[in-house]
Amino acid sequence: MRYLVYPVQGNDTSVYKSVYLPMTCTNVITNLSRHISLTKEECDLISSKVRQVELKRKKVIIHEGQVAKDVAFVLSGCLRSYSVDDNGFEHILQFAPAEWWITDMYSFIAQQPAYLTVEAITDSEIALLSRKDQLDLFDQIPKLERYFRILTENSLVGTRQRLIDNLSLTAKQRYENFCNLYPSLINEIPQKLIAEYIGVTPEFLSKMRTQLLRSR
Amino acid sequence: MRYLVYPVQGNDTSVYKSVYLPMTCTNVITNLSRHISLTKEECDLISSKVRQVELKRKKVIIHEGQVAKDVAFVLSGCLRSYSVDDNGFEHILQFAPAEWWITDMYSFIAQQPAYLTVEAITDSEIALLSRKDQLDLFDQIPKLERYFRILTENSLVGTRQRLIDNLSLTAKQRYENFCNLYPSLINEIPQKLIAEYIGVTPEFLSKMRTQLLRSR
DNA sequence: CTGTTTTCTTAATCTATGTTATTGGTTACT
DNA sequence: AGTAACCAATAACATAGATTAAGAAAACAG
Repeated sequence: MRYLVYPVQGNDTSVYKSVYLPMTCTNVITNLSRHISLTKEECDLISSKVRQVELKRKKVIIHEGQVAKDVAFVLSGCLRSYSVDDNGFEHILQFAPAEWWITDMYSFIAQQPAYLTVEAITDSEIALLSRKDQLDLFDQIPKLERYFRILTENSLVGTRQRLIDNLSLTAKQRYENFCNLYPSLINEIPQKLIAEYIGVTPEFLSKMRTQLLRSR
Repeated sequence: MRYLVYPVQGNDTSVYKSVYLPMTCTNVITNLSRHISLTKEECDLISSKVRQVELKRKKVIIHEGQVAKDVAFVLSGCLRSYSVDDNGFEHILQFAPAEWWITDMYSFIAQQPAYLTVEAITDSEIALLSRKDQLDLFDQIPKLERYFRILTENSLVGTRQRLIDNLSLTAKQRYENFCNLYPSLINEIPQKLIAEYIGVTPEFLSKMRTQLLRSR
């Protein structure tokens, strides 16, 4: 399975929760505990640094051109990161359903202006951790650094793999990749956004889908 | 200038040196000194860890599937990193003319099996630094860590920008981008490789080039 | 609940890029 | 030097995917 490049993001175990259902929020600690063992004190310390926030649909948390102060963990709902090209077209780099992390990784790490915008696709609840608090936590809980280091490495590999895929795969294959990586999103977000992610027009995605349906 | 994303790699100052000319090798220390100030002792320490190697054309230094032990600094000649897709087509991720660094960044950092192959395009001279020696140097010369951290961040941004470019630009624009990023390579490496980099067939690149020539 | 906006589908047409094949020119091998 | 292997150019033809347009369905806001 070439596409499970985000092991610590729990995309294999999580089930997308529609915003129309009552939300049962996983919190950051529960997710972290699945990957590293934490004492009660460490959990409390992390909790004290994390700010829980409710986000309305279309609300932006990372703005292009500004430094990304925070990395966000999605408790419920779904966010996306994208860049806008010179013709005004948006290109989606990543989706983040429940239990995924999202930010402009470069901006967050280097504390340089972001190239990306990060925005809620649906009403969502997220947990925010600032770069400063993150670095403080690394000092006090060294094993956390490993967790985030792997997260960053996966982000690097994921981006690189998508570049290679865009150079070598057809639109249909890229759509299948999307379905494997984000199974929970297929029927939950506008197709328009899926088209933006795989790099085709919404019209062409619609055509592909009817072809895929008929061939079954 | 959106494309100068490798500031510490000196691509703006370096001139590609043909392998047919006598080689005047810049060494690693000279390059590092341009970005951070080093004492005599620190220079000697770094020199003691760096192994200078001559590479014949087509010689591979990082093998897909094996852990990338080293990061390479190109003294003369040119290398490339690429991945091979399921149909046997090669896709070039990066070129490294003189004064650029190259490796499978993910494999090198995470010490996991590489997805990429790194190979000499022309007879080259390179300087190799192992991951272990690099980490030792970080302990003894902390400012080196900053230098390599920025290198890694630029690799992240560069890959991401290429992904966005492949989603939003035409082949002609991507060729122009290549020319800006690697001006020294345009007439020095086979066009076939340039085509692989920008993601078109060699035939189509040839067609584009005659169009560009006629339009001037 | 209703009018407005957004999204999805379908179809006709168009275009950028791929494919295949041929030719001639370089470079490498012995 | 001679042959093999590779590389660039060109052209005719093929196709994946874009564009445009229009109507239907869904989602949203007041």
